[in-house]
Amino acid sequence: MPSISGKTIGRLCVYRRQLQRLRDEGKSNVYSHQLAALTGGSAAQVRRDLMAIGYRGTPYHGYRIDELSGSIASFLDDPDGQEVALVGLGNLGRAILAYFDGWRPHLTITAAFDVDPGKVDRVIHGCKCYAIAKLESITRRRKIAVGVICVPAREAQTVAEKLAGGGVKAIVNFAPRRLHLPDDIYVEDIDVTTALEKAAFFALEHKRQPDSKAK
Amino acid sequence: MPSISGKTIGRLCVYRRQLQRLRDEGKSNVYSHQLAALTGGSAAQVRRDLMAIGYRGTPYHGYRIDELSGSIASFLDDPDGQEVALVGLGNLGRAILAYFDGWRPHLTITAAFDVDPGKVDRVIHGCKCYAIAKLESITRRRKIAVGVICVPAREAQTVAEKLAGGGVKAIVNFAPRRLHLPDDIYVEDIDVTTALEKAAFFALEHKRQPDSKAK
DNA sequence: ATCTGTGAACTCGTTCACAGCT
DNA sequence: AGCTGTGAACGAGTTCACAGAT
Repeated sequence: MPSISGKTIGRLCVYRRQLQRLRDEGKSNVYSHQLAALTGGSAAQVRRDLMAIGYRGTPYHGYRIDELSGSIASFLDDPDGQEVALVGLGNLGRAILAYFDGWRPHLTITAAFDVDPGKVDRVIHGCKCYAIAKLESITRRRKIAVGVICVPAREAQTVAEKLAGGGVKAIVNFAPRRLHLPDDIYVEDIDVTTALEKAAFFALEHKRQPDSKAK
Repeated sequence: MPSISGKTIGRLCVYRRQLQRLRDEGKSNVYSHQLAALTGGSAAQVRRDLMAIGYRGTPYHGYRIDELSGSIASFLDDPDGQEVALVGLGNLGRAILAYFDGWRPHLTITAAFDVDPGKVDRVIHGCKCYAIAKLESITRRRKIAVGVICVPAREAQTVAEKLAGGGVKAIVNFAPRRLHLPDDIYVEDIDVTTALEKAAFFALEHKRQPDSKAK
């Protein structure tokens, strides 16, 4: 296990989701090229990624879906389960909460935080909401290691520091700001605005030169 | 302009946002290393990216913020403005709608679509909602080239095909499914689930080996 | 015949390092 | 002195292509 790349981790998550789907369809084994088609990669890529976690398929029969799922799970998941803290219950924060409500048991948003006194102490989409002042103490006491930031850009840095102060080790950041944190803390940025602007740019390219078959 | 990479496009969007912020603070020029610190890249990277769009700074004084903003804008934006169609008005779709309501004039979500008759023909977060049956005809008539997919995974492929059928050239896809489309259509995936699982994995790594200063 | 595992080649993106400008 | 512009070196990640397995 010579330190696997973040890109591979991301793809493993995607593979796993597709595997569960295949299993629901009653399939029991799968070839690398099938998994590739399902996830938008190449067959060689899939094989390399699976090699990285040490799971070996069998020639001619490919990979056993249940075994592979299990291998990925034991590689990615904490057997004790993991709790997640979400900060910022605006439209986006509540949508995320609803999205993950009743999610897999091993990864659950179990604490939400907001400044709005109208939200504090209520239960929203199955998740108890606390005052932001309690962020550090609660994450620390419950050993929460994963945080999600859904606050406005202005407050993102402050919140990030509080999360770090509470012992959180990885953050999903929806705010359009680069977070400045100790570099042993992992940050995954989700920048919706940039995604939309990028898409708009490529649509515009199309209009500018109506030829071209390139992607 | 030998076809600029998608990564550079993404960073240009980020630079622009930071430039606007600097301008609001009354600054008039900026150095590559400052922009780098603000956006989490390296100074050399910033210079390369700006080189790509042909804007040239001046040694010792760096880049003029207003000029550079203008250069990026004329590179990225359609002077006629661009309309965006959003499909799927669940929690996430509505949150996105709210998020972009009153956004920059040149890039606006002007049509939303859902199957739910209770939402059709209403105005939600400043955006008129139509039945999905009208998706193709409306996008085609209004020459909408950018779409956002916020429907459940099961329906994502069908919706994507309808968007493509209506002449949409670029799609932001929030559904956890790989879309299968003609490859002249640009797809930007935003996979919230994978992002959270990735973060959880890196938090877990931390717990597994409490040493290590690597990012 | 058709798959996997993997060294080797390659591609793309990033960083280095330095010439040139002010 | 302190910046930008850029050829050149570098590196991570991806694909090629084929040996080995069934």
